Parts: sequence; C-alpha cells; structure tokens
Amino acid sequence: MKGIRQLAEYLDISIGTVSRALNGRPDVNEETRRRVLAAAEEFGYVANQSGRSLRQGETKVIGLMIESSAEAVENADNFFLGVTSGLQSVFARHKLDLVMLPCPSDEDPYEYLKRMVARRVVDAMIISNTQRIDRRIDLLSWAKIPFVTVGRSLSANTFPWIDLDFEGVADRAVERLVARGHRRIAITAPSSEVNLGYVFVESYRRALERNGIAFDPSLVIRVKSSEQGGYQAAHELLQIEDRPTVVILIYELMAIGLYRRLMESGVMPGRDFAVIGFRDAPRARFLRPPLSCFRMSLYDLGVALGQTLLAHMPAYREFYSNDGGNIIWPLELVAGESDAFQLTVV
Amino acid sequence: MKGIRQLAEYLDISIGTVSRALNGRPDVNEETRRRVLAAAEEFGYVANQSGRSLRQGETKVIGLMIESSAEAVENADNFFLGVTSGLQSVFARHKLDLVMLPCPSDEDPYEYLKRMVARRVVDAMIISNTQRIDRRIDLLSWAKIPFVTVGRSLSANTFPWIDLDFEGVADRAVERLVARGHRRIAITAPSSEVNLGYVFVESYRRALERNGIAFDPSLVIRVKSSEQGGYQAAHELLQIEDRPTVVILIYELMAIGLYRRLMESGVMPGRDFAVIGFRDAPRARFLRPPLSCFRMSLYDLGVALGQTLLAHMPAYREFYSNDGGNIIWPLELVAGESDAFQLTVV
DNA sequence: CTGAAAGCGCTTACAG
DNA sequence: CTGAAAGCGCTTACAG
Repeated sequence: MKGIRQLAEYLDISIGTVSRALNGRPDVNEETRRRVLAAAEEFGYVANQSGRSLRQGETKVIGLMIESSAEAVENADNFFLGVTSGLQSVFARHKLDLVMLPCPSDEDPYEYLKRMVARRVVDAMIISNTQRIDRRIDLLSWAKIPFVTVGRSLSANTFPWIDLDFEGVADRAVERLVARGHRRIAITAPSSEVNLGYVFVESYRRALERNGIAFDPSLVIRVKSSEQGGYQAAHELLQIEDRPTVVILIYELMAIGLYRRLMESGVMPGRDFAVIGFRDAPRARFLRPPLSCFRMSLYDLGVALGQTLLAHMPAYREFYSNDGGNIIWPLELVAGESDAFQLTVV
Repeated sequence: MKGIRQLAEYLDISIGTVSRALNGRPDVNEETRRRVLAAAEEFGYVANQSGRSLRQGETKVIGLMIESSAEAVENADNFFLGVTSGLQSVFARHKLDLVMLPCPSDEDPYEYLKRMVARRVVDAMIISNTQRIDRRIDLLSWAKIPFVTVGRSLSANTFPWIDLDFEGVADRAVERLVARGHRRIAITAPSSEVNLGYVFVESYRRALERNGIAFDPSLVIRVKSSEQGGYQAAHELLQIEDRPTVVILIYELMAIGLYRRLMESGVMPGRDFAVIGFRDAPRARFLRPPLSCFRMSLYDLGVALGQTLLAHMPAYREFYSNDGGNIIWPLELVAGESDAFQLTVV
C-alpha cells in the first residue's frame, strides 16, 4: 500500500474522507470509518509523516539532543535513557514521538542543533549539558522553537529550564561533614565550561561560609567528569600538603576511580578519608564501603521536563497551565559508609 | 526567514535556481551561487526537511531503534552511544543523519517499529536485541525498508546482520578453563527469548563436548541480564551441591552483582571461584580482582553496521560493494585475575 | 544558465 | 456526511 490515494481508490471513496476517518474526525459516517480503519489495518497504511508535516506545519516529533563524544559515552551512565521514559510518558498523551538526536563528536553542537532546527525535523527540543555561555539557547529563542534545557546558563535571562539542586547538595554535604568534625573539605569541579561547575563551586563556597570555614581555592580540584577524572582527583588530593579529610564529588562515576587511587595508596575511603558522591549511579552501587551520595528519580525528572516543555508549546499549553516554571530539582541524601567516621580533633 | 520562496524573492531569482544553488548542482552561475549561499547563511535558511522528503521520497535519516525499558536502561551500559559514533562516521560521508528511536517500555516493539516505518520518518533502520523469533525482521523485509540487525534470529533465513562471536567467546573461555583444570564449568544465560542466549548456550555445549566434558543443564543458570541477575546467579551457584568451580557470564554487568554475592559468602573471586566475564564494560573495570573478560570496539562495530546497512541501500550500494555480508564480530580475551588460579586436582 | 510548472502525500476549509 | 480542490515547501524534468 503506497499512500492514501491507493487506499481511497480501493475503498472507492475520496481521499478526504479517508483522511478524516483516520484522524478521528467526528463528521464521518461510522460505517465508513469502520471500513477505512479496517482497510488501513489490512494494508498496514499509516500516513506518510512528510506529507502530514508539510501540510500541518508540525512534525509531532520532539528532539532530545545528546552528545555522543567519547567522553560523553564514557560518562553518560544512561542519564538520558532514564529521562527518556519519563518524557515519553508525557508525550504519549499527545501522540508526540520522542527522538534522540546524537550530535557527532566532530561536529559543533551549535551547528548541529542549527541544522536540525532549520530542517524542521522536530517541533521542539530538549537540550542538556548547558554551558555557562550557551549559544544554543540564543538560537532556539531566536528561531522560536519551543525548548527546555537541563541546566541553567547565563545565556538569555529567561528561558525554560530545570536544573539539579546543586545548592542543596553542597549545603547538606558540607553540613553533614562539619557536624562530624571536618574542616578541610575539598570538592571536585569539571574542567570544562559546563555551567553546573560554576553553580556547584559557588554553592560550596557559600556553604563553607555559613559554617565559618574559609574558602581555599586549592581545595577545588578541577578534573574531567569521568572515572578517570576521579582517579586523577584522588591523586591530586593525596599530594596536598595539609591534606583535606574529605572530598565531595560532582559527578557520579568519579567515585570509582577515586576509590581505586585512594586504595592504591593504602588510604581507605570511609576510614582514612571521607567521600560524598553525587548522583547515585547504578554502577557506583557496588562500591565498598558503600558511597554516601545523593539520589533522584530520572523518570520523574523526565516527566517534569516533558511537562515544562509542553507548557511552552502553544498547542499544548492549556493542559499544563500549572507547569512551565523553572524547577530546582531536589536530591535526597543516601547515607553510606564512605563518610561514616567522626573526625577526632587534632 | 520562512522558506525558499522568501529567499528567492529577496534575491530576485526563481526558487528553482535557489534550490539548485543550495544543492550544489553544477548548472548554476558561480556568482549566483555565491549570492544564494551568502543569503542563506545570513538568514539561517536550511531547506525544510518535510518538503524535501516529500519531493524526493527519502528522508536522509537513518533510525536506530533502542528499547528504553527500565531493564534496558539499567543494562544498556552505553552500548548504543558507543556504536553511534561509528555509525555517524559512515553516515556523515553521505549527509545522512542518525536518530535514535527509543521504544517506550509500555509499547510493543513490533508496533512501535511498524508505526515509525509506515510514517516514513526514516529511510532505513538498525535494530538490535533480536529475539529468537523476531517479527520486526519480517516487517522490515516485507515493507522493503533497508535494515541491519545487531544479532541473528531464526526469522527470515537471509537478512543483513552482524552479531558478536559468542562461539569464539565460549570456545576460548572453556579452553582456557579446561587448561587450568576446571571440569565443572557453569554459564549464565538470559531468561528472555533474546536470540543470543540460545547461541551462547549452544556454543558452550559444543565447546564442552570438544573438551570431553558432558553438558549438565543444571549448570546453565538462567537469570536477568543485569547486575541484579549476577547477584542471583551467584546465589544459585552457591547452592549447587557439586558446586562448579567457575562461571562464564553472558552479560557485562553481571560481574558486579556476582562478585558481591560471592564475597558476602566469603567466596573470593579468582581464589575460591573463577569468573570469566563477557564484554569489557567501563563500569566493570574497577572490580578487584580484575575480571578476565572479552573486549571489542563499539566504534568499529558501529562502522561495520553502517557499511553493511548502506551496502543494502540502492542509493549507496555502489560505495560499499565489498561490504554487506553478515559478520561474526570477534572479541579479544583480556586476561584478568578472576580466573587466575590453577585448580588442584581433587 | 535560468524560470515556470508539476507534483511528492497529505489535511482541511468549502461547497453541496 | 462526502467530494473536489487548494496548498504546505521543496526538487527537478523541461523549455528556452
């Protein structure tokens, strides 16, 4: 079965009626509709999306841009796959399909997005990994493509975003550590321009201040957000003269490499050195001693992202009048044993 | 800038000429082309894909279907993100874009694929996780959509596929173990109908036979392909009366749960019990003792998949006349310490 | 080298 | 309730 024309011919009715029947329009005789539906099912006919899109001016497809660079692959830890389910649960209500658009590692993310947007392959976009200055946000605003980001940015002063509660993470981690006697508290920060690094370092600085601890720039360890980066971070931490007694990690997988490097030096996490991890990753769950870290539901985040996005799309706005505001997504502390010891006062 | 019409009007030439200039046709005055290109760049004009697709009958998009079920999320371990880079390196040569199509967990994969294919959102498909009987293969064959699968299947007797060398893995693992004195060799197998389970068990059985060891069905441990499944597998292994001395795992992350359960019982991997893992996963790399397992390049697999697919697409066939055959993808053994001990003869 | 026109497969006002 | 027709944005034979 090629197209609607053939189907109409077979049924001996006009293509207009076939289209109306298929699209559930009310002004179709029920018997006619039944015949059309049966024939479509029989021949496996589904409307060609290009034809529909061209006519309707919308594709009914939402894009989720992801970066497939080697580093991202190593690190992504299924963040996107997790969010995807939540997104789809929202989109399914409106017969919207989600496609993931992987930006090749050798292509500039801005140019890639520009191309995808200009070709009108999607009606709206979800982007993540926002940079401190992120031209993609300007691009989407300018092109009037509805979008939502995972992560804040300095670009554009108002746009739809949801971001993790780095402030809360820094607060609770520092408080917990101070209560246990720690004063020399290190953190890791990404070496890239990704915005969350700035937010996290600033949150950490303020948390220290509230607890009367001076900010020491040498305790901010800048490394790649990867297992390897964790290894590197431990290496650097061990070299610091007045060695900190704890490190707070920004990225989930870092804990793996960090543990390894510490153990190589006979420094036992949770006994000789405290560690608080970031997001509770499945693959960090095996660590011994168990990692104290923060937890969140990727599915729920996906749902929130979907609702926020639709709240900004004229065609769906009405269903999401209560959504659309920016959200600081909370994380819950999961106490492990990696920071279980009390520090004896020196 | 809305469309080609506005651009043509601005330049005061016909839309046909604009189109030809933009598409690199030779029959365009160079000065005209320059002006068109400059204006397109200035206004950020890129041809609407629906218009192009409709006219040309192709979308220039290749779909990679992935399953985003909770289990898949837990397990995927970035297999797809890894393959993606390789695929894109091939597709980029022909200006083809790759999109990932995540099948919602509550939708039947067959119906999902049918819908995507019928709507003609992609020119070709890559599917994976092939089942022993997989109707998706019949569907794609019937609809004449070029495709390639990651994994063999009993459906259709000939179709383009690439599969991992489970036979080689079973062979080398068994041989290595037998050389070290093992006779009671267990394996894990997926509890689902995924085809690789059948292939792996059969390969294992033949490898045993070649080494004069009787196949014992009770040594085939059927568990979920997940970290949790590994835990479960260890649990079952420990209960077997005439306990095996080694287990060969089918899935990369199983090793994590398996190690944990063994250690909980005071059974030390690599000393009291041997383990050979499957694919070398980044997140299994931290295991102590280091896991003996198999390694492959996801990128290279992606390249091969891309080439095989294009070899089956009329428009690109000519460039890939040497490709297109089915491939058994080799894996290389990476010796760790999880199976390092010699078994003293009882 | 360029323009005018047809047509890809749909959906939808409009007329009846 | 149905049909005939317009038109979404492109590309491409065709004529000049």
